[in-house]
Amino acid sequence: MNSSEHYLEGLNEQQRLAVSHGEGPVLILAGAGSGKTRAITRRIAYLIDRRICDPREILAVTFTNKAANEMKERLEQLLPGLRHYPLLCTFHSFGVRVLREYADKLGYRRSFTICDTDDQKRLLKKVFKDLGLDDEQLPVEKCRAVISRARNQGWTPDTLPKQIFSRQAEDISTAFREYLRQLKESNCMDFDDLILLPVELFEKHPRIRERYNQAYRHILIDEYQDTNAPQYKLVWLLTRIHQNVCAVGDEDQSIYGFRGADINNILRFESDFPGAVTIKLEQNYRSTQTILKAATALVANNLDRKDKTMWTDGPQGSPVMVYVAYDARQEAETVAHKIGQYLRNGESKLAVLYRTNFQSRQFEEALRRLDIPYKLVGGVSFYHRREVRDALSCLQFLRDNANSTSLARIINNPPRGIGKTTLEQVQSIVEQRNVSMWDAIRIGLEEDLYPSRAARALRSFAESVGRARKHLELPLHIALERILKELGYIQHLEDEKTEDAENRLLNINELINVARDYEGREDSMQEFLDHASLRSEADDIDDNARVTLMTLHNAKGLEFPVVFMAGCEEGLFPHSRSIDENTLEEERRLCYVGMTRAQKQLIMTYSKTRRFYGSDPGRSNLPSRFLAELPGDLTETVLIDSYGSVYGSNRPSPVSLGADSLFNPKPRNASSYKGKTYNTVESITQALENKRKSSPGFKSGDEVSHSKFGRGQVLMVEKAGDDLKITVSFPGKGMKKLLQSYAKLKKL
DNA sequence: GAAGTGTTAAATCGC
DNA sequence: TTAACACTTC
Repeated sequence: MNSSEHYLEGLNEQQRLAVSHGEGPVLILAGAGSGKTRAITRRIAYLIDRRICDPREILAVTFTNKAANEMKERLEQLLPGLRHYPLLCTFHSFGVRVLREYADKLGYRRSFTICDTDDQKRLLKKVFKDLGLDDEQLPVEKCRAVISRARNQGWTPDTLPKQIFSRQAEDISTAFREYLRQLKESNCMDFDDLILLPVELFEKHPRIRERYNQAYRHILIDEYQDTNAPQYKLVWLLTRIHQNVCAVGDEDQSIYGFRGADINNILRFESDFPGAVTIKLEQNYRSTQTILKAATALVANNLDRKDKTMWTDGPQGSPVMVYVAYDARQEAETVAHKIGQYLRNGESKLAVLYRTNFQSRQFEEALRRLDIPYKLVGGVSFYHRREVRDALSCLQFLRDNANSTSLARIINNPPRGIGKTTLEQVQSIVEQRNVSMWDAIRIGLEEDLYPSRAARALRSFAESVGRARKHLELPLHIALERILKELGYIQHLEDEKTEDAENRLLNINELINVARDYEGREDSMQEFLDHASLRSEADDIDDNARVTLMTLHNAKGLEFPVVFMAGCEEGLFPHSRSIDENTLEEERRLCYVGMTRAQKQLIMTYSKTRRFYGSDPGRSNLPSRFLAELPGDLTETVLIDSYGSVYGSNRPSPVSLGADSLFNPKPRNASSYKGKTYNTVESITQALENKRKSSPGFKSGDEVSHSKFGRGQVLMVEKAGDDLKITVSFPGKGMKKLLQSYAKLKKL
């Protein structure tokens, strides 16, 4: 092969060491912007080019499939004409790969379906129903999170109650057990299974483990700081006959603790893999000195970290800007306006980063008003849309009839006369005979167990399924289209003739287009479905977009000349739940990650008030403590001019340093009444008058009785548009807001 | 059983 | 604010 070793070109001494280290465990502690992904890619090139191993003996685990694809492209450039490639994928994809081969050893069929979080919730909801659990006392989402966390800790339904101290421990444990049972029964695996089951497989079947040990003689793991306990265990099992493991990570960038990532995996690498060589990459090639210093000063407030000093010999750069806006809308307007300026000045790439997805809307609207094209990452993604999931469920059910979850989703969608009563009858056969839902339908039809009308509907559906199944042999995209036609899904959408239905049809077409790309693969449908399930939001990142909107988490590993970090407010960032849960250090690392995405200019914004759920009065908040942790000489604070001055103008972004607007959350001349803001005394009088007029029947303090919730007490009566909103507290049921509910509400 | 209407809950981050 | 669900009516 070529001996020019150009994969060593342009590297500094430390990087060169990391790339050309031979066999044995290596830990590369690589700070932000130090070129760690570049180092790992070049190391792979080195291993191949020096014939230290065959390309096919290398397993490189990346954080997203997109990162894996990019790594493959880089390898193609570094080693042109390479005949074989390493296995480059995520932990989850690797798990699927193993399980598609060996699932039968664990009592699954190899055609198993991957359940995402939505599917999990749906299944858990059903479990609650079956067990008679009340989701008012135990929210399904909370239960799901607890179960997932428990599994990653290695707890079982039996040991769980001993581990957590909660009144609901028993209920959670029961739901946990039933959830696992039903999941496996429908031959489904959730995301946790994709890691836990390979671990179980390797532990129960040493021969299989050995096979993998021999097959992958070099293992490289990027973003090691974000691996969790089962993933660590998987790595451990994969390295039992050799210790050729190269972990690359940065403990300051560990931001996935909430899904079990354990920062200790990286902190104790050296003791886990004796003889490990540690190489630090401390030179930053990305950001200006100012940005790097500010970010470093921030993260230095964390106690739980290794000592690592990042430095750069890049330019000084301009100060970190801090914009203070009056409300979220103004914050977004200002950011959009600034983005417009940067674009006009020829800036190539900008990003707006925020803590939570719901913040994106304001920025979308503001950018649209200025006709600035942008790319949104995450949110309600294509693969989570209802019609796309319906279509995928059709495929999943047709290829595996035992998949009752998918069947339940499509059986009466489009409506085909199989309603609640009929489904209850099916369900009772499921329980009596202990068979799958599909079998229950067939058995019931054969033995004439259904009333004639239900039987007719079920038979027609079953026949339709039989015909649809024949299409499975066709090329994937044709199969998909014919199946959806056969099951009446497309016809149903066409009949609706609404704009919404048209959009859904377009999405179906788009899905068919995606399917076309999978044509000709060995098991194209399987790969297509796996792709849909394992796709990550970060995969949607479009490198060509000039303006990108995304969460801080999705920004991991990326860089932009100009970065806006929005919503730097106490309660939002750091998030209130993080403050409660004592995971403040992780929030600070997230802030560090966000700041170090910026190459030339970093702008952090903060809004003094913010609304939640639309109509609630804007809550005023304090600036994020992270802003206070930035060295004052590196930042410059800008207060946005009085409300309204930015709108519709092409003037440069307003800059005015009037302190009064900082701590006065209301526009001038405004007064407030019951948390609502009114601009004049007259409007308050009017509001009070309206209230008096419109609440003839009820006033606060009244004892009332509601047809559904029983006895209660009126807390507040207010006008909502033309209606009345009555807030009543019901003992044991909490507070209810009732709109137009007089008929159900009686004065006592 | 389906279509239409009313009510409520919701939103941290994500494979 | 919106989307899911629950309930009502035909």
